[in-house]
Amino acid sequence: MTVVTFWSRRPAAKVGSGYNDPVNSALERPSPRTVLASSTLLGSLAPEQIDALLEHSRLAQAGRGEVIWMDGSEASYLGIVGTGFVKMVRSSAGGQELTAEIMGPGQSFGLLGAIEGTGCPLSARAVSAVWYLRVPKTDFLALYGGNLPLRDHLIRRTTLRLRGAIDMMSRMASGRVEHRIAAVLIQLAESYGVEEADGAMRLEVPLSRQDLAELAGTTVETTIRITSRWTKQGVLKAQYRSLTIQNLGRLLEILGD
Amino acid sequence: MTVVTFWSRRPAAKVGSGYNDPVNSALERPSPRTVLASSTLLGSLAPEQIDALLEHSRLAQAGRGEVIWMDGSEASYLGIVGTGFVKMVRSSAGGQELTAEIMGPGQSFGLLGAIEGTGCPLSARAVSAVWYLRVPKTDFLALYGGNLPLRDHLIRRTTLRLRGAIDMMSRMASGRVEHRIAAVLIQLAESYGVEEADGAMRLEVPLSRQDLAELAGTTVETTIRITSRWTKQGVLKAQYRSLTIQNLGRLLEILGD
DNA sequence: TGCGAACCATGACCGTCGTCACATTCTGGA
DNA sequence: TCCAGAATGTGACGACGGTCATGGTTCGCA
Repeated sequence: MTVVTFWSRRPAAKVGSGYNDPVNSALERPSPRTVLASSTLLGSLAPEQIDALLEHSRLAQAGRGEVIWMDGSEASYLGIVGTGFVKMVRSSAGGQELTAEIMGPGQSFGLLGAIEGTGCPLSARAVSAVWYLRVPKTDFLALYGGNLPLRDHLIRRTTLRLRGAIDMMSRMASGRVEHRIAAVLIQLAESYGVEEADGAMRLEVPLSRQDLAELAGTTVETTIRITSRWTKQGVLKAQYRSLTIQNLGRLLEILGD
Repeated sequence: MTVVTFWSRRPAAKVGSGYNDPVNSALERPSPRTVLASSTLLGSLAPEQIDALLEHSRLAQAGRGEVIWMDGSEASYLGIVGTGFVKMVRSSAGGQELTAEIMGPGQSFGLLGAIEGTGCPLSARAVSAVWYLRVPKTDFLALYGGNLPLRDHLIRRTTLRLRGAIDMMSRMASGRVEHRIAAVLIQLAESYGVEEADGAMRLEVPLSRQDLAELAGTTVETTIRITSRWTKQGVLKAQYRSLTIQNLGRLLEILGD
């Protein structure tokens, strides 16, 4: 699971529709079938069901920072990430943004909105350049109606998300920003950490300090202060839009106080 | 729904096992059948299913502050509130407590733990003197397995809870304690507000300032300061373990900033 | 290679709110 | 009726962290 939950205090970053031209993106376009097969939710369907879904599904792309859909709006499809990363954002009154989850390859987004008729409660925004598959709601619902295992999978998934949200909140319970950032980093490491040669954990999500701040519910400045301090202490290697955890144990200590 | 979500900063209040003798409680003991019939989750089952559930279900009571079960522990039953109120609490490292939900008459608690094998992620604690029905997990699961409408109901309920949790978090997004308390009060009013003769909204949950603080994720002192100020301004009538909202519009204004 | 924009970094200032300390009011039970 | 303990209230103080201001660094693109 990838429930990395919290809020932010800053006005929304400007929408990047095209400011990082996706056409020239270095990422290769995956095939729709590959994306669907890699999906944790739909990857294990029967071949004929996959074919049925693929018929109306279309691959799409988004550049870094680009909005895939706004919250409240009635998206007619759900998305499955092929390559890159998408963040699910809740913008509240006052222009603040709350990043609720970060979805990586193989993960699907927009499910809540798809199952109920209602619009998705979260906006989707690309963290990096993204290729994703648009699966029409109607096709998905047709499949979902008569598919008990899929239903059960979904119940489990939703309860896990709820549990994760509660869990994260409790870890965020301390008002200390330092704790919250530590909690976010640990969560990210669990989901997207890749072991380096020297034993460090690199996060394969290209997060800026601003992104991290939105996840931890604080400001860029404070986030920078803390990550810089940790870098000096050898806990973290904070580079340009990139984070590597060098001392996970220390982060856990900080959490426990 | 009753998702009133947040955290606290204070060590757990002392466990009140019996300090408010439940035997002498003014509340009358309801009949198990009444409780089950009033349940939003199970109230609409077929008569024979109700009978089956009642066979092994037992009524239980808890005094104000008493712990019904600890989180993590393997509860063998789920609870349905008959009279009184129960809060679902997550205690995190450092002795802080996070009140995630407040459940009133007709609402069930411990579902997440019942459906998956795992223990419930939240502790249950009585806010006031409570009568509740203990429905054995095994009986519930037997019913649940072959009951599609129940399953669907549960999916909807869980997605609603998730949605509510996200919603609450975004309303809490502002760091201002004042906003958080306003958000909590509004949420409580939606669920448990009763219209008074003079148009004010009395919360039928007997919450102390400490309880309110745990819901808003702050300290008693700050909570008292704010509620006192609001009382002077005529927004709120804050009495002993009792809250009445006199100017809901003003609270909404505070939320919107 | 150079330019502009985003990103990272650091310092100063100050409001909010947590902490401690103590006074006052309310309540339930003996 | 009285009393202990809980609940409410208020003040002082200081730290955490948000805000503003300013400058250095990295990246993408021409």
